Amino acid sequence: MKPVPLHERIRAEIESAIMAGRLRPGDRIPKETDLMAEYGCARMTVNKALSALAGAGMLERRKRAGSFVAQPRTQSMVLDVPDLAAQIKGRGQDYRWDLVSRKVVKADALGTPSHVLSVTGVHYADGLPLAHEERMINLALVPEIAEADLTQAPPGSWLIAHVPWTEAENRISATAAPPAIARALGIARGAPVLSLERRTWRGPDTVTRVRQHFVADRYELIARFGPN
Amino acid sequence: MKPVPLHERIRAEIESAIMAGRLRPGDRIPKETDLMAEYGCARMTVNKALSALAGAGMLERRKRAGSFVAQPRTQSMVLDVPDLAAQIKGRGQDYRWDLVSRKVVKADALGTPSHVLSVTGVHYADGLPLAHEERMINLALVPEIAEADLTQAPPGSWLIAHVPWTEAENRISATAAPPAIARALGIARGAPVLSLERRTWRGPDTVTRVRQHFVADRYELIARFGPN
DNA sequence: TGAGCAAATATGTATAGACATTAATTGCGC
DNA sequence: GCGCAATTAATGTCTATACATATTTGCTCA
Repeated sequence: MKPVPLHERIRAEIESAIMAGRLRPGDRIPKETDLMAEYGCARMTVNKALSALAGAGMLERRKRAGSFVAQPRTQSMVLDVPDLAAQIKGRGQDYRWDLVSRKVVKADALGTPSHVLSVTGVHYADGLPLAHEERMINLALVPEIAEADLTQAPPGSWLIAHVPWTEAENRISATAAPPAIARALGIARGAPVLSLERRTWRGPDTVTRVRQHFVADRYELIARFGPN
Repeated sequence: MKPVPLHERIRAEIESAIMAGRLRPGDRIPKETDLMAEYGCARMTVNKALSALAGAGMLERRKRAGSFVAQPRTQSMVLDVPDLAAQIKGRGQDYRWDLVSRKVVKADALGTPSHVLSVTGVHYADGLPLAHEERMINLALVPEIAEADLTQAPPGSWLIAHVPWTEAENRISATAAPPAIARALGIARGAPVLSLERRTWRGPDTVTRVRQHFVADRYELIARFGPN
């Protein structure tokens, strides 16, 4: 068997009481000294369990007042924006990346002259075009990518493994495929595509900006909330 | 001023080193006893900082081996799935809900006979159709909604305020508008729409399941990661 | 009545030490 | 050399205690 640490057991029992609705938002949970007596352990052990729950946003703790089940989670879901190559391979499909163009352009965004690597290509799953990608990469922040071989693997896979970022924004929309992209994906002009535009920053600087257009019926994004 | 706790300071310093790229994925960070000496504190204090980082997925810790900066596996973003009515009003636009149909149907999902409230309607922003919605609500779990007036406010707004859930899944895709929905939204048949299908559960039971179709160029979903 | 202050209380932070667990490393025997 | 067992170095858990800090409660006095 596996010995579950006590603090983990305490955490799990309270968490499941909240999940099952036995404890409702706003409810007060027993104070540390009570739980300490209930489980026959030291206060630090209970504290570790409750701190973890507070850190995960499930409890709100106020000195002198007690610990309460946290209020309305602003319906926020977790969207795993994956590395396409890894995701497709993970599904057991055959993945291929086709580099269409790669060039260095000079950009003068914000008055700071800098070089940008511009990459365009197509992602294939099981031989069928899945997504068209246009990406700009800030060479000032990521000079090493100039050396990377982008004919074999897409820049996203390289970036995810090599470059940290502090902030990211994704805009998800549906659009009618523009002619050039429709042609690259082998679909009708004006057919619906799922568009994902992502920008990532490190501090104040943009690291990369990518626009992906997915063939509508071959891809969906999934966002979840809850145990998993 | 506010005195920042020591464990928090340690956590922040390591976190920012990772964010700034001074520590890269796979790098080993000093062992607890070293940090303990560096900061002149007890090991539990260092441990608390490192445990928090591990809990947040920024470190991976292995006994006997040490603590390492985690490989960014999938980039998880936070998608705020909004209550449409609140979101549109929040943008200063005029919101209107048009109930198209409302009926109780008998469903025998999983062999458990139960009643389901089926609701269809259209969301308008500033007088223009924004989204078509079809929703099923489990009356066994949410009997009170049978009394609610769904001609004035959409069921989503009522549910968000009255019903807790433990788990939710959103599937986001682009589709060509089916004729009936195209007509309701006043767009061309086959025009692209952004489709959002959401199911929410309480424990093992489905609370509600909704399919929303957004007019492509009037709506986008935004998912973020980072300070904000 | 009400304003302000003091006490009580629950959580927050930190320590020093003990023992458990895990896995990399070393070294022994063959 | 090779395989396996013993060692050892790292994190994981837990205790008992101490003092800090925030906030509610209630008391006192104008």
